[in-house]
Amino acid sequence: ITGLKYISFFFFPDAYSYTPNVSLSLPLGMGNPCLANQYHTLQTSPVISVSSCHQTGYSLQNDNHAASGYYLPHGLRPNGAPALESPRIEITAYSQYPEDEVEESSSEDHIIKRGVNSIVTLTLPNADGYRDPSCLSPASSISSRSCNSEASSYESGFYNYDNSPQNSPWQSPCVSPRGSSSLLSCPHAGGPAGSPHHSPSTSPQIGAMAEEGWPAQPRGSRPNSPSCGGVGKRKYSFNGAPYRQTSCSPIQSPIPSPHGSPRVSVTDENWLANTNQYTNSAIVAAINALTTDGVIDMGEGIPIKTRKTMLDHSPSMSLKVEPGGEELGPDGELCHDDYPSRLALKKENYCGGFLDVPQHPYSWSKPKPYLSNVSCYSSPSLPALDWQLPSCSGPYNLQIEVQPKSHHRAHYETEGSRGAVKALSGGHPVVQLYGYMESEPLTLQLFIGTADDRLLRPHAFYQVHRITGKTVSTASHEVMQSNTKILEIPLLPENNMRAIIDCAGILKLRNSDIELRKGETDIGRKNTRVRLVFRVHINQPNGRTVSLQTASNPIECSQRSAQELPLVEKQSVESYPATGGKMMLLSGLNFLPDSKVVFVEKAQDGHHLWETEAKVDKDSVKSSTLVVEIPPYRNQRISSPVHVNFYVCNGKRKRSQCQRFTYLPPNVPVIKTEPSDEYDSLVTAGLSMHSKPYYSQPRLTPIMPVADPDACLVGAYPPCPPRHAAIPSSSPSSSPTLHDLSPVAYSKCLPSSPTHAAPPGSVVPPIQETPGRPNLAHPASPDHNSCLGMLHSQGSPSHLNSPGPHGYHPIYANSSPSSSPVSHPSTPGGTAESPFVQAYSPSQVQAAASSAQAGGSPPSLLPEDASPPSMAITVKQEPQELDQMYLDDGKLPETRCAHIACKFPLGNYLTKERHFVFLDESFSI
DNA sequence: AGCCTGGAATCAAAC
DNA sequence: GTGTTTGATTCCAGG
Repeated sequence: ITGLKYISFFFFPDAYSYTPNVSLSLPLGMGNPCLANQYHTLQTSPVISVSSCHQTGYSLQNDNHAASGYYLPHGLRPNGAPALESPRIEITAYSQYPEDEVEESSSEDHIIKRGVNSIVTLTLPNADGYRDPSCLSPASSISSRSCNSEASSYESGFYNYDNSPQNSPWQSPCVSPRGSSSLLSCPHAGGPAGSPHHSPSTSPQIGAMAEEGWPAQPRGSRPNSPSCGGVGKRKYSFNGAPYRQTSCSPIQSPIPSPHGSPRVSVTDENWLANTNQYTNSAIVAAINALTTDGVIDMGEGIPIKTRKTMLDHSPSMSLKVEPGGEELGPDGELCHDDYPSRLALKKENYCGGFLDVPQHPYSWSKPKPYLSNVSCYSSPSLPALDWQLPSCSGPYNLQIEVQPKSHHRAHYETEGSRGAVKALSGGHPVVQLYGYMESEPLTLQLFIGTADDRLLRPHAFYQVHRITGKTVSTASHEVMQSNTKILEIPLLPENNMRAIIDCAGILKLRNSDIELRKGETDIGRKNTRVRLVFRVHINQPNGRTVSLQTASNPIECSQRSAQELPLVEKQSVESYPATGGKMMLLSGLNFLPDSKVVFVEKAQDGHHLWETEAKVDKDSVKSSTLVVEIPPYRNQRISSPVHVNFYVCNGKRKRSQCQRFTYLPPNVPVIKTEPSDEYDSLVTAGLSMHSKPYYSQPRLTPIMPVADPDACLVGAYPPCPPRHAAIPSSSPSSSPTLHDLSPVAYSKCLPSSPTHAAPPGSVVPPIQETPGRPNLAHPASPDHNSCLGMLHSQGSPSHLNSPGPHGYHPIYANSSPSSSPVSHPSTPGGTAESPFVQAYSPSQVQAAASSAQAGGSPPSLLPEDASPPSMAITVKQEPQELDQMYLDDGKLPETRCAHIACKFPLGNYLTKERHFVFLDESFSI
């Protein structure tokens, strides 16, 4: 979207979802604090205008009322606007850009035209896999930049939207509405982090792409890495159609130019500096959010990393049988014989679904013949892999019962398998779908996702690897979707819809191969953390499909990193009075006698406000534990909680990700014994606003003072408690962001994934923030793994998730004990994972919350909740009316926030949704 | 024989 | 511009 001055999105909700038409205009780039902060600034300051009639994200929501609101951006709640038939996006090119670079025009025509062009020129076959079979180089990754430049999926999406209404339901609504309150814009704008979205300005234009993009380059004959494509330009091909890179090398220059914004790996050091570069991504993200549907466009567009999933939608999706065939199998592969019959059916369904999708006139990938005969899947398409889906919806709740270990050495293609990902306990990760009472088996999909601060998306440098053998008890088979390999595992009713993931290994692709892909902007260096992403698609009687997704805690896949970097999995104290002095026990890995613990506080702009080295009890240092004395805060007279970070440092570049710590006003009692107490205390602390919100960012038009992010923290109980008796031991990590975060929807589904706190660019140390904090209450909890989640790459703090398209920004809040409301002793299963929290981070809000886990489910305060979970938490529960009352009264003074926080049960209040609602309401005043 | 691993040598990019 | 360090990849070897 290079050079966009205005981007107008018109969403037309599908018939099922009713959404009001909202419009909002927001300047992108520095001008928009939200965007700038969260997404890194754009060089230019384009304005995105979105008129949306929102809608919807992924289908599921359509079925239930609550759902309808699910994808709506906060603030954009349905106001009665009539639903439109189809989405329409309008993009206005920014005049300031050179014409040649401005692909988009203000009018739809242009867009369409462009789309057409890309389509025309980009005739791509389906992506075979992550790399060209004949050439190891990654088969295209679509990267963010591509969105702009090469007929990115985004663009395609726009285009398609206009043309394919039917797809709309899938799209994410998060677009910011034009004209509407600016407040909303932030969140929306922020979005997607999905991958690639960086530069709106990316350079390579579509036109260029058309011309150069798909040259018939001979495939590389071999998988040797980088060389395959020749100098500088590596080709990647989909189905054997390699194309060269356009003038802009995929690896963009780090310079934040509007023209291409490469994803630069971000390290602690450089994160801030690069912040601006990513702003574009915000735009892209926004677009991305809008283009969820993608069925068609994906197929048509150029393989963009962001749109890898595009193939998903495309009829061309191919199921791969295994072993290995990197190539898309011929038709026959679609349904394997060896796959369980039930599964086979499922497969067919999928196929059917694809078939059901009207072919886009321009689609470049044509349905394979064999597909034509299959029909079963009612859903028109499945959500792209980079879409953010909830972990629960209605009665369904997809949870990771047993989290994978925080380290798993991935294997290269040149090596043999390094086995399946294991659980901390020595077993294997376990995933279970709760609330599904049908007798028909389902298919659980697994792919390797990112663990950085941006939105969850398929990881370009890692692929799931199917493990077979006598030690593997779980059936599985591979399917290629776009460039992402997906492992499909049966979820059988007889197994209580529970699957033991002992068949999934992780394959590392050479960085050089991937980075040379056209459009790939991510860099592989130090981008070694991944998450296992699980999805399940449940067909509903009405023909709709509910898609759920949950992601594991981060997994460090680098041999070296795993051996050398200190990892803080748990901390015994989450918050303490500013006086400090208390000893805090850190548990984790790779601690050394000379390890240092550094507390740091950064301002919103990233500069250091305070940094001090804490005293480490060297005598007690062990490889897995470290005792440190909490240093006194620089200001002993703080009136509200102050969030800082600390990290363990084993050397210059060997530092752990940042852990959160909260200094409380001296007079604030520290409660930690009971969950409820902790909760209150935490909440209180969190709610109080501080002058310097950790993660918060200014809003465009703040009506109220920026609340402390913490104030907005949302607690996190699993939104959807397991219907089954079993309580997940692990924290659910669901994708951080949902397509649509309507309060309602959220209330129902709390994201469980660890998230991080701040948006990149935000005050929070760019460094890594620990996603999931260890919950002391649950020592065994795997949560800590989340710490690994941070990636340095991409300029964003590691594991921080970038704000969702809607501006939601998940935050890792886990477990800090103190803060922790998180810790829930009551949680059964010692592995409670993590509480994590998602907060709305539209820019200003910080979030910090911890989540709860739990075992129980929080009481559902929202009326919408069709199925209120039973509350097993020991948090004091207030009348639900209270919740509503506050939300409705439109007043949201900080004090009130604090009050509410104290009153409400963690599970309910400390949820992303809640938080969101608050903001929404308050800002609406 | 092949799969898993753990280690470590070798390369190459960053510093 | 060069030496050092760090991270990525490839090899080896043993279970």
